[in-house]
Order: sequence, then structure tokens, then C-alpha cells
Amino acid sequence: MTYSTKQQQAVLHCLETRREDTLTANDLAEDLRRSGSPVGLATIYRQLERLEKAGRVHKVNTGEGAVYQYCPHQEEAGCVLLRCSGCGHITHLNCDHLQSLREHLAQSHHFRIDTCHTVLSGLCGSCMEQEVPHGAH
Amino acid sequence: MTYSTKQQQAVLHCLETRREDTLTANDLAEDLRRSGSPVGLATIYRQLERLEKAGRVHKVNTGEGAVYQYCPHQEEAGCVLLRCSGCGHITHLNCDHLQSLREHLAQSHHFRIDTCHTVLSGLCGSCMEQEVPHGAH
DNA sequence: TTGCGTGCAAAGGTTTTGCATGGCA
DNA sequence: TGCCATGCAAAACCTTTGCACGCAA
Repeated sequence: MTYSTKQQQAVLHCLETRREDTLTANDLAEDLRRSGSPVGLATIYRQLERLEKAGRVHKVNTGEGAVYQYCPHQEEAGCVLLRCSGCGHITHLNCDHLQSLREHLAQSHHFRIDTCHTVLSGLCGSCMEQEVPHGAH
Repeated sequence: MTYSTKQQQAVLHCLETRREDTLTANDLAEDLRRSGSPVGLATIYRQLERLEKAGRVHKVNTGEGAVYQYCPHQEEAGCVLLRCSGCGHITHLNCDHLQSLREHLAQSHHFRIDTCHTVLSGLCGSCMEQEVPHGAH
């Protein structure tokens, strides 16, 4: 895949730069607008679809739309997201715990597994501290 | 939680009866309509939210909206979905492969994990057979 | 010139919300 | 009677699609 257009390069660059974050399509649109090279939302979605197919980004469905993240290693076993339901922050983890699960399931269910996404929802440390005491809910 | 209304009972009963399946809110609406006790979609969503909070059903986000499934065991370690991108069929697996992952992450990230959902996308056996040969895409 | 990527706007689908109604305590 | 769940319709939201335009080969 060659990135011939400015928009293609801009989207990929933004994902690369913020590789520690999980971004929504809207996040990308805002980032790009702020950086002076605005890209239409439709184009962003089209590029993300393309990049995902090429194995360059991960796409994970959360309750409020999908989040995307740069994926430097195509051979990654599985993508794990730690999502705090308090502050909404999402931490992406590179994790090989799922490799055995994948292999096991592929065999026992005669299934070709293309993507493997785990979303863990809960409360992060700081949100736990701020949580209202029991009984006050 | 008491299920005082007919609609509440109907939704839960439908989920219990089809506990092997993963159902969308629309699936539930159709089932209930067919069975002679139609329930409005808004009510179904409201009940599902309630049931999920009570730990009676699992909610998992796929690319095309959420799917729900009856959850008899609240202590379940993790919910694993095997989704065929060919025919759209979803298989739900009860799986304890993820218990160690949960414990590991909870500790290392100081995180209280409430739900754990894994979605594996790929191609099931029959769809693999029907797949067009390479190059014909 | 031709083809492909782009942007805008509209459509599509899912989920949520407002508000009047109705049933149960 | 009063409260809460319901249903309908509208809104909100994310994502996809149609179509005309523009850039690059």
C-alpha cells in the first residue's frame, strides 16, 4: 500500500504520533484540523477501513463507537483494551495472553480467526478513590 | 430486582429461553412480537440496561450494534464471542481462559475489572469452504 | 484525458430521550 | 391517588454512501 495523498499520510502520521492512545474517528478529525491539515470525516473513515485491512491499525468496538490505534506489529496476537467506565479513559495493552485461546478456538471450532479484541471495563485507580462511599449511590 | 411487569418478565424469559444465542435488541423485539406479547423497542433497551447492571445478561459490542445474552452465572470469568464475518453468525463461548488475564491486569494496572468481553472475528468452517478462490476477490 | 481520492450532504442504522398514557400498589 | 413503567415519535449519534469535483499520472 502506498500513501500517495496528503490525507492518507496525515491520517497515518496522526495515528503513529499518538500510538499510545486509542482514537475515535472524531479525535482524528480534530487532531488533523488543529494541526492545519483538515481531513473530511468520510475520508478518515475510508482511510481507517483501508488501514485496518492492511493490518496497520486496530479497530475495536466500544459502546460509543469504534476506537482506532496504530499497530506497528502485524503479527500481534490480540488487542486488549482496559476501559474505565468512570473517566472514559482507554488503555491499550499489547498482550500475548490470548494466543493460546486463539489457537484453541481455531482448532476446536474449525474457525479462521482474523482479529481478536478484548475489552475490559471497570474502574481505574483514581476513579476508585473518587467513588462515592457504599450506600450513597 | 423484582420483575413486576409483563414486559420485564417477557424480555427476561426470551433471553433465558434462547440462552444459547446472542440476540440484538431487534431480535428480542421480533421474538416477543411473534410470541404474542410485543414490547416496544425503547422498553427493551431500558430492560436490557437494567438486566446488564444486575449481572443477568451480557452485553457485547460488535461492529453492527450490541448483542445480548442471558448470563446465568454472575461470577463468569469472561465472555467470548466467535463472530463469522461471512455469515454474521455469532457463537457464544463460556470460557475461563481469561481469568488469569483479568487477575494479572487488575493487579498490574490497579484496576477493578467489572466486565471482560472478547470478540474474535473471522471465518467459520462453512464460509471458508464457500470462499472465492484467491485472486477472484 | 482518465482514474481515483476527496468533501459535502444525505441516508442508514442503532440507541436514547421526551412526553403523554396507563397499570399497579 | 400517586408513582413508575410503557409506547410512540423524535432526536442523537456514529458510520456509510452518492455524487460532483479536483488532483495526479
